[in-house]
Amino acid sequence: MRIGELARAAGVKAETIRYYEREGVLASPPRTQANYRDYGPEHARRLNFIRRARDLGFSMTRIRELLELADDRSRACHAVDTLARAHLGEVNRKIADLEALRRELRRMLENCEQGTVGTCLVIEALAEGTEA
Amino acid sequence: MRIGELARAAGVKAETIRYYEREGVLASPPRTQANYRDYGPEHARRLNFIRRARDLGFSMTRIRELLELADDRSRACHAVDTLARAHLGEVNRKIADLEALRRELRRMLENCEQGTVGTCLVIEALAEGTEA
DNA sequence: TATACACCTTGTAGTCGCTACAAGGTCAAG
DNA sequence: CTTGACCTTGTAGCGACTACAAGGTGTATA
Repeated sequence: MRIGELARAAGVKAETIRYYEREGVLASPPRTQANYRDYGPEHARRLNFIRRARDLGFSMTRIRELLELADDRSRACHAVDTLARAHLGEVNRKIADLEALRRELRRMLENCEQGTVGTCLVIEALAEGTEA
Repeated sequence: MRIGELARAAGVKAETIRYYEREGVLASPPRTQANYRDYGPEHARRLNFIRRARDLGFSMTRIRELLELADDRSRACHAVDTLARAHLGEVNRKIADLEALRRELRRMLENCEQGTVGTCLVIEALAEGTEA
């Protein structure tokens, strides 16, 4: 299986696959006579894992850790759970931040909706330090 | 007022201020004899505006637009409102994405909480394509 | 006066996770 | 024999900073 085919199968670009190889999260496959990368099903599985973790927002660093744990079948589960839980915490924080931000944006916009011309209240809200 | 003082006042690093100047969102201040940047209160106000907009998640490009509108006191309000509203839309989308992601992470972790050893269900959830 | 130290200057490179592009090699079909 | 799709490598760009190097300035103290 060549890189383009694998890319289509996984829904990523060929460049991304090469990037994962450079980054050391995807093993270098054997090469054909023409020096083309030649992937097998285990590469596809690995790439799938990486993509799913990325889609869930795990960083490359975290994914490296997850892969290490995943490869050590014996004593993985607890450590994996810890990583995933830490990540969930980060996601929760991000959501909370964005919700606070949304409240503020809405407050700003409510004021502006009253049709005030001339001096724009949104601009003023930005200029003054209305405490984030 | 020198760059360090302004930085402390605004809660950013001096490098960030120089970056804003390079990017053209903060005007180049006059220089002292020693070639130090010499800021006045209007710079502080401008920097405040930028920081507040950044904290609200506006991109530098958006901020450039906001500043242009803010500087044209006459016909700003409607355009500003539109920008802010578009931004609110983006924030809403981000929150929805993160919430979907959180649901998935939680589902993964619930399975793992049952104390399964050996074959970790979190790893399996990542390996299989449990439909994001 | 010397010197130590905090502060300033410029320019360059690194961060993250790709993405884009250039310049060239390979292979099958028409 | 040429076209076109695919592959190769290497390098540079994105956004919003951040870090660092190498050097100049200003002030307080020994």
